[in-house]
Amino acid sequence: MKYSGQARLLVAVDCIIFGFDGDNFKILLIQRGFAPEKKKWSLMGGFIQPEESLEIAANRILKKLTGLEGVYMEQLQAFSNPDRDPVERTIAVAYFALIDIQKYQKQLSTDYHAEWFLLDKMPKLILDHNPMVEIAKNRLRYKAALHPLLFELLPEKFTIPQLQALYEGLYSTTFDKRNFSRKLLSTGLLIRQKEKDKENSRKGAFYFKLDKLKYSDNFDAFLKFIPNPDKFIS
Amino acid sequence: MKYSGQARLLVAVDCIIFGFDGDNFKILLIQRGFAPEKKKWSLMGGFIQPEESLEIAANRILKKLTGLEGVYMEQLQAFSNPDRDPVERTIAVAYFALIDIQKYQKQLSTDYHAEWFLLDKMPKLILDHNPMVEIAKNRLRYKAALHPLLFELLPEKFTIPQLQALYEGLYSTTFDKRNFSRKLLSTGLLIRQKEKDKENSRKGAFYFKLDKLKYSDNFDAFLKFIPNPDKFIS
DNA sequence: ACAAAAGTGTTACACGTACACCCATGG
DNA sequence: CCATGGGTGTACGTGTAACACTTTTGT
Repeated sequence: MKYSGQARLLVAVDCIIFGFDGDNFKILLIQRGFAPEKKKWSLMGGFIQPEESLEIAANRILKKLTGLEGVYMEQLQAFSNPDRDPVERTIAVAYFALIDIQKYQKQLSTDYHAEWFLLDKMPKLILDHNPMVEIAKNRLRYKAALHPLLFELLPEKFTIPQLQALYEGLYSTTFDKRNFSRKLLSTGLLIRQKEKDKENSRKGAFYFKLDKLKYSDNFDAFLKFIPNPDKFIS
Repeated sequence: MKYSGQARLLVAVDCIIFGFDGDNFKILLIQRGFAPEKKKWSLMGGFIQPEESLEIAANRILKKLTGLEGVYMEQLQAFSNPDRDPVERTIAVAYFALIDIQKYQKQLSTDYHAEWFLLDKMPKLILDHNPMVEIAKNRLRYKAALHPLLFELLPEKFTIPQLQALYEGLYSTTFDKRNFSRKLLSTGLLIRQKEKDKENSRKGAFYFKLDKLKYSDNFDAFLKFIPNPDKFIS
């Protein structure tokens, strides 16, 4: 049995892949190898298959591009302007993913001509992909102000100064390092390791690991993390 | 030109309609008049038409059921489990709307056998509509803790005790009325009127109106409104 | 010994919360 | 005159933000 007399549409999934390389916030884009808009920059996307959920399709697409599985991913929203794709009416559901760039497993610029771009130096993208990224950036700022989310972008061991650089990158601002580290340590989510990172300073900075158990417990108890979050969220 | 070799799917829009009648938080449901699941309670929904965006479809559906236009409405998320509709594979995009029940213009139980239910005394719904409502409730709690959103559920003129009842209904808790009114008035969003509501008490409670200009300016500057929001958000 | 980044402590202020009494009115 | 709900003020504790100096170590 089927529903009769109703239109059936293409449904695409587009992935907004955020990454952090230790210094900068970045986004992974591909260069389309086929018409229309060949050679133009784009989000990685694809059509949903008949037996897939959107989540599964998004993970399939992410894996195809990065080789990674088990990555933090969240549904952003559906984009449905009837004219958004000139070829054929398509509804796009956007997902955003957070990955540690060190873990990125494929070579850049091979299969899909993929490239990491600084978040604030992005090229023009096809279709409505630019507004998608803007909305995703905003959602990430919103959410990271309230939840301990950005750890997803860091390697297992990281230092407080790295973490601070990450937050400062996302919000394009600077934080007082004393207040920053006190607030973070007061969450009890970080476990100090014995080793130090000696790469980035002479004195060396202690590595920390995330207390995974407390992390999942406290995911929603992290509000008020960014001072004056309203300054940053639109 | 078309994309070839890709599956086309049905896309439905389902509306979660929240309302407040002055005392209680409610949700508007309909009783399906057709098979499958005839007579069972359901969200109001419909299929997207070829020339519509999802937003427009959601507004069309809302108007058909309530007679209302220009209502606060927000995309919740897409639901895409391949088995979610046994008749045919359908992706549903859920929207939630906030309306003042006094403004509801249609008669109950006519065209669609619609009925208002207390939010915590909802019947079992068809398909995956129950989890949709749960997710919507949660999103509303989250968002209302951070933004001055619940005014959408009130008439133009309202009293502080009404407003407090509304918040207490959503969070299933009670607030100290002194702290509540001080915090609200300190936002500067409320303009006190000269008249009082004499219906609900002998002394009468002053009516307030929303300062619409400041409201839109401050929509994102309302964080930290609920004490310990993390207690309420999951 | 010097440069460069890591790490730590104190103080002032704002905000949040708990709490108790008076006011206005209709019956 | 009294019961009912509306409205206000204060004191205390917590959390946030601003701020400067010492430590470590490689060169």
